[in-house]
Amino acid sequence: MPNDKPPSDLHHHLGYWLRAVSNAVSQNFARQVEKEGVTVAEWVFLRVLYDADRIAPSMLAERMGMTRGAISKLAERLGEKGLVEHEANPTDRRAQVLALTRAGRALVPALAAIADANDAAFFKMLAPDEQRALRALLMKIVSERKLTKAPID
Amino acid sequence: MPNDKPPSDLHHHLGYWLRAVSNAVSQNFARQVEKEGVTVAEWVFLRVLYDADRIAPSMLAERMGMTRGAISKLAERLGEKGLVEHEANPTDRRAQVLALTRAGRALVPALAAIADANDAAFFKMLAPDEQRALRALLMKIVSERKLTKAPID
DNA sequence: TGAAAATCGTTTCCTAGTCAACAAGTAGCT
DNA sequence: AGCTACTTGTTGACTAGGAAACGATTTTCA
Repeated sequence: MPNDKPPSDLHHHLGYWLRAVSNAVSQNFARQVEKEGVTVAEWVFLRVLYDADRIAPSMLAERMGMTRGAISKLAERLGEKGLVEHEANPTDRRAQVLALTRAGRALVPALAAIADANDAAFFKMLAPDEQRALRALLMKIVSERKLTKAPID
Repeated sequence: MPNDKPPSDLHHHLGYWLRAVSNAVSQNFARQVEKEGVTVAEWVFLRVLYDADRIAPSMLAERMGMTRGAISKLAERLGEKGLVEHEANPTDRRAQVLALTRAGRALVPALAAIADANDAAFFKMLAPDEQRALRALLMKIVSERKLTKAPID
């Protein structure tokens, strides 16, 4: 016989398209929040902290799906920007407690508005029922795979 | 009035779930191809080159949605692994031509098989019609947004 | 033809993350 | 109590990629 069948094409994979769209939306969002002087990771950090009020870095790492090392550096950057502050944990002298500063807390709603606008603009070519369908499919994967990166209510 | 409405939740955004799932599938795939000694970007590089046969780095950069600088470094890494080779372009002495070595060409089908298996395994909780629906939604976004990262036939 | 502009690939510097080693501290066992 | 295990956050080494500057070319066009 002449040859094996050709290797499957890149864009036959769902993961390929997922990555393409995901990268595009993240890049888009990154450009938007950059105007407020924060990165996407920093936005997630601030938003989680906004709800948590006071939280240990290790817990935050788990919720964000990042390593403790990364959280440590993120927290330092946000500290320099005056958005986040460390406190010592009185009952466990290894531990730290992170909390938003007043400025950090004030910034979150503005960033949330940007996130809302970005999401709406990016997916506006999908009809409402298509958006619901996409969300349902993604969440089905998330729950099945137990991707418990962030609080899922 | 007491207070503004609370900022919208992270997971109210489609982009958030997209990123979560996309990261998970890419990480999964990265672990798989790591066994063959290549990264995800290297796989895409090799796969595009497999079809293109001979291609300029700048063209590859455009197709992969990466900068020329990144392609330059990728090509060097793959060269050291003996999978890719440079040639000078005889008609334009600035330009280069990239091509797979025999070993590089031989590796692609194995990587494609891994990609197939990974994709199938990752999305197996979705019924065939759900997979088609997801693909259709993603491609609708891609075509509407003109995300022409890779050849879309 | 010859000067200016554009293009090509590379390189340098920077950012953001992982991983693994680490010191400091706590918890568990006996 | 005291020794061992683990945990906590930080750090250093490393990786991958983007942005911009670069030298070497080629193209454009007056």
